[in-house]
Amino acid sequence: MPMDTRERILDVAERLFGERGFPATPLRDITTEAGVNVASVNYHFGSKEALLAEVLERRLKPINARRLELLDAVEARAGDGPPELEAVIRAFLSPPFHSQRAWGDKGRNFLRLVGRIHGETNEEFRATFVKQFDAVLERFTAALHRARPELDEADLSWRMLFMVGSMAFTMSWGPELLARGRGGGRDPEDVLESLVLYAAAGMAAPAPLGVPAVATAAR
Amino acid sequence: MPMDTRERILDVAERLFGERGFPATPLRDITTEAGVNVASVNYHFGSKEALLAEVLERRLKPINARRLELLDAVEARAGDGPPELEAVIRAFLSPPFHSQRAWGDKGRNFLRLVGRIHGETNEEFRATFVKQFDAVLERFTAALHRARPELDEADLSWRMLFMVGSMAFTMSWGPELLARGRGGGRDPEDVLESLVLYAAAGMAAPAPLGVPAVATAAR
DNA sequence: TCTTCTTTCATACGTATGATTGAAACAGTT
DNA sequence: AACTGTTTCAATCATACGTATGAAAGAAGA
Repeated sequence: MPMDTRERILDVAERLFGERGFPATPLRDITTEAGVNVASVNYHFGSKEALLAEVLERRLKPINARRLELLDAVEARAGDGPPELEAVIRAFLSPPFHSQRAWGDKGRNFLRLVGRIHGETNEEFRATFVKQFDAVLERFTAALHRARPELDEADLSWRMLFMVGSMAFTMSWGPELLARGRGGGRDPEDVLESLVLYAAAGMAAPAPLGVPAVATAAR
Repeated sequence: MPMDTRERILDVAERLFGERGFPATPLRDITTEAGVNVASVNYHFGSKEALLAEVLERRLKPINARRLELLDAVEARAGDGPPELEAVIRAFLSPPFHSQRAWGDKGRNFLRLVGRIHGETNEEFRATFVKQFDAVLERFTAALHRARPELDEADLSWRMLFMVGSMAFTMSWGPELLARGRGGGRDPEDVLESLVLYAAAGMAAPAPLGVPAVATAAR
């Protein structure tokens, strides 16, 4: 089966990067498994890093687009009033879980990769990665701010961080949890549901006492 | 300043592993910066991987010990009744935040390293790493089970994963959030408090509907 | 068929890596 | 001082890596 070389490289790279991590995956392993020549990576992508960027972008772009789309719908539904907290959170969390039959053999590896990518690679690369994300975060932060006006910016930022952390961790360790027999027979849909409930409850938690906005600036 | 060679290697390794990641950090960079010979790593630790293991263990052991200690206290206080949810969570989350002036220059790098570790090492190594953690998770899962008996094992496992994810993410990205001006003037203590509240609320969320224990086994 | 552009390939390059070695320096004991 | 075990060192090894090269094969059009 010849198939498109580019695509095959991307698929294998996605899987191997997800399984072993980016720096720990030699190009040669990718090309061998894809049945193509070593040189083809540099021919088609330019460098190993550029390959990673492409792997990420291929999946991330539609995911983030979908997020914004869902958020649009939620906000439209809310009209002038505050959007529903749980709906906002679901708009953020569900696309990666649904993308590409998320926990199927393919998407699952991508999720692991995304879960990992947050900690990996050098500073500059992360910057590129975060950038795609930044616009999305901005919009969701604003939406959450309307949903929970009593929380200040800083608090919201932290809670977003908590939420993204749960998500990323679930993506990378979820499969392992399932494999170990823990985690019951949950499928992705169930897990997503749990995560949404958990995050929504967390977001709805009362603002921490004694830390009103700028109170700590004195320190 | 001569100082102990072992210790110096450990300190530098902790920082560089945290900054650049494990596979991306050459032994030579560590030894150069520590002002020791390349061979000393293999002499004192045996291998690069063994060095990483030592770096982790050095900090993780006291942290986990402290966790169990705090949990003991919480359970003792509860007597025969269920332990207080928030206290259990605090027992789990606070030690890493307090260890080694966590956000000081030293501890911060270790925390970043922990955040990364799951993406950068091979399967077998992670197993060793997770093992240290397993006993702790076991005990805390049990405690949470008593605190929230209406949640089944699987649900608790997932929520623990969510919580650990928030924690790990906060550790590795928190500093960046602060550096970027987001996140207000919070200090570690405030962040810990936010996280505890968030996690406690998440844990206290109602069990997901339509997913009662074994219900999904039919799939 | 000839020409041109794209893609694939085997192979090589230069370098960086983790590990090893054997000798030297050191420290403690007798 | 002489002996002994430990620690450090410069130098070396074999290998693995990302990337480059230049030739071959393929595809498309005239």
